[in-house]
Amino acid sequence: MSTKGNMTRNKLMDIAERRILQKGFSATSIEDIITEAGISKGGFFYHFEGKDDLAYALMQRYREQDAFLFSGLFRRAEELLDDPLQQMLLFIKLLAEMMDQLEDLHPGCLVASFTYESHEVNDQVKAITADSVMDWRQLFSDQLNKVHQHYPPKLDVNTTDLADLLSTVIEGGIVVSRAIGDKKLLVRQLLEYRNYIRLLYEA
Amino acid sequence: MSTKGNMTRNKLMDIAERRILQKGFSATSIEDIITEAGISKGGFFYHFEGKDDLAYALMQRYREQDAFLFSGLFRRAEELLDDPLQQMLLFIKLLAEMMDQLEDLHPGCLVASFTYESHEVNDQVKAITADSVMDWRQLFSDQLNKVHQHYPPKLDVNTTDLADLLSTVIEGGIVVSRAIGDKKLLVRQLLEYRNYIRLLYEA
DNA sequence: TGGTTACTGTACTCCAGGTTCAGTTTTCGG
DNA sequence: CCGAAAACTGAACCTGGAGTACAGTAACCA
Repeated sequence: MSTKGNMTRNKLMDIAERRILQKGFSATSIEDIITEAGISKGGFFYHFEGKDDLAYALMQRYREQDAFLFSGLFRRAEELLDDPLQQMLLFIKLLAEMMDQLEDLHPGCLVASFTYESHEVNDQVKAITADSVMDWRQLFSDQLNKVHQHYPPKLDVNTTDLADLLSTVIEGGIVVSRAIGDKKLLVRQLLEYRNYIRLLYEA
Repeated sequence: MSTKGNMTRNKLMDIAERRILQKGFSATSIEDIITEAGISKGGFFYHFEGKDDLAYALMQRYREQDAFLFSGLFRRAEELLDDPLQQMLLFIKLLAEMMDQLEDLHPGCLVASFTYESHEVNDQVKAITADSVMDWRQLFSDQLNKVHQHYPPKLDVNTTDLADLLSTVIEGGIVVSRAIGDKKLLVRQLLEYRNYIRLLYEA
């Protein structure tokens, strides 16, 4: 796992991810990446077949990391609390706290990057990007369904839309936060989402 | 205003905007644009000093169009209703209806495009992008402030964050909607935002 | 110690993209 | 209908990036 080759591969992916989030996919050149990594072009093509292959690998890793992160936070919430609504509210709070600890602006989200440059990536990358969003929907709506079964919502809502709203707030919060250079905006938006859930389900 | 030169300029901008929203800024080449416009390269550089100049002109126009659109919807809401809360709710509904009438996926938002490729555009473009978001904040929070004065919110919120949440839901809704190819998602997310406002302020 | 893994370095092709400019056509006011 | 200003054309220039090919080398590890 942590052979020399894997370390270099990960390093290349780290650099690529950061640059893509900053500059976009097509503006990120292989030249850029290998210069920062201190590796030769041949070295790059030893690890990846090309830019498309790199994009796919990045999205795949991103998806796994996200799933790990979110399910970790849910598990933590379940450890601490029994009530599904309180778990959900805590989950959002934990997520907001994580975002709060970033000293810089949120680096961005690969899903958004590839979505806004969808004509530049192949169908496999598009597909896994969509899968990633569907993962979030599944994860969030699973918890919201538990809430839904225990508490009558104040308004007629469905849990899929509510789940998507969290993805929406995260993606939108990143964009707006970066656009006006306000580090804490994303956190505040997450807490607005939390308010909405409270108003919907709390007695 | 509608001299031949202006018509060509607008045509170039229309094509550029559509392509940038689809493929991103740096992936959109001048070659692309002029081919579709049926004009020569020299012709392009007669109208714009370069790509940066084009980006700035696009963002400027976008900002004006947005302001026109949003304030138009607010005026319509004011014509039809007197109560500020009901006006706000109607505004969101009108906005959602507009989005609903798009037969395709939402084309995207230039603010998001330039934000995710901020390293590719100059400081002027970054500045006007931020200004555009601040316009939305101003416009939305003006109305929300009126609501706030008439109705006690159920939870402690500030109108700036609430205003930003609408921008967030729009930007995020576009991303998520496009990522999974669901045309109606953005509309549904806007109605979730509307729900939140209702729960916050309605008796 | 020797084979596999992980590279380096160079050299090359091909093409796309941004930019410039001298010259040509079109438009339109007088 | 003339001439200047506006609106282009077309070709050339240069850079840079994706990808290829491959021979040689160093590091790792069984």
